[in-house]
Amino acid sequence: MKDIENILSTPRNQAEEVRALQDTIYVIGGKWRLPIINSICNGNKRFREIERSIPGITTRMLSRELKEMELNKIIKRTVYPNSPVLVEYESTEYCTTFGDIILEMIKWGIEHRKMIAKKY
Amino acid sequence: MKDIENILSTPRNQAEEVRALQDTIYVIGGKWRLPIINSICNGNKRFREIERSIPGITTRMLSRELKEMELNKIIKRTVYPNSPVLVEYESTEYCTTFGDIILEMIKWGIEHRKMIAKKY
DNA sequence: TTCATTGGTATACTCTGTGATACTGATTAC
DNA sequence: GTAATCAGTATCACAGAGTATACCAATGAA
Repeated sequence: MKDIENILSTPRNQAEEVRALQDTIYVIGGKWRLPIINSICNGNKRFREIERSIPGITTRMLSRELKEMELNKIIKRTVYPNSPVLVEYESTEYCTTFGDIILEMIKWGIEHRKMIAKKY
Repeated sequence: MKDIENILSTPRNQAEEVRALQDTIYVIGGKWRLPIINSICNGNKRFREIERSIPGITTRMLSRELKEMELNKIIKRTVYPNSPVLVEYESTEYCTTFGDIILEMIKWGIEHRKMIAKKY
């Protein structure tokens, strides 16, 4: 039972919204992308440094995600061929576009924890 | 090689941020939570209505997620025992706290699509 | 009469994201 | 001489997220 307004205006925007939402989820999906982006944006450059900054992540997952994010130009990887080799990860402009999402998610997480703490 | 500032100030906030971020990811993880929340917040109340509003979702996934989200008080489920039975899903206050996150993700998705479109 | 709709459940399957553990070769610290 | 650090790679294995398909009983529409 859809009326005309419904058909002409609302659904179109809704459809676009879901699509956009699903696109975003696809790009930043998984447990690790956003924490890694956040870590690098916070100035962590070295592999082990990033690893230590994210509780629970394994070497393997970090390695995999970094590789894919480099391919997708989300981050930049630079090798300085000293010995021992020095590797640095940096955020790109593209990377910074996730800033607002991450910020909102951090805000939510902090509020959520406060709520839980208050309850018990 | 950590200096004193590093140990005393920055890492503490960073640690809280990652934790908050990871908490949030845990709660809204997966492909379907946010699209479902968004759909319900947009006024979709009936099961099939929600199902149709989210491209790609299956009956089973929707059913599972709705059940769990009801347990977690993210949504409210009401049964009107007419015949045939009528079921309605509604957002709760808790549900609306995800609003800003969803908004930012929609914004990102739309921008992203524009970028891609421009490129090719 | 037949079909579609509603709100799901049942069953069986895939698959991949994630985890655990171990290892590398070079270098520096103790 | 031993341990630790660096930046990863290699294997193996698993749970559970997600997919596909069919089905139910009741109702209303064509």
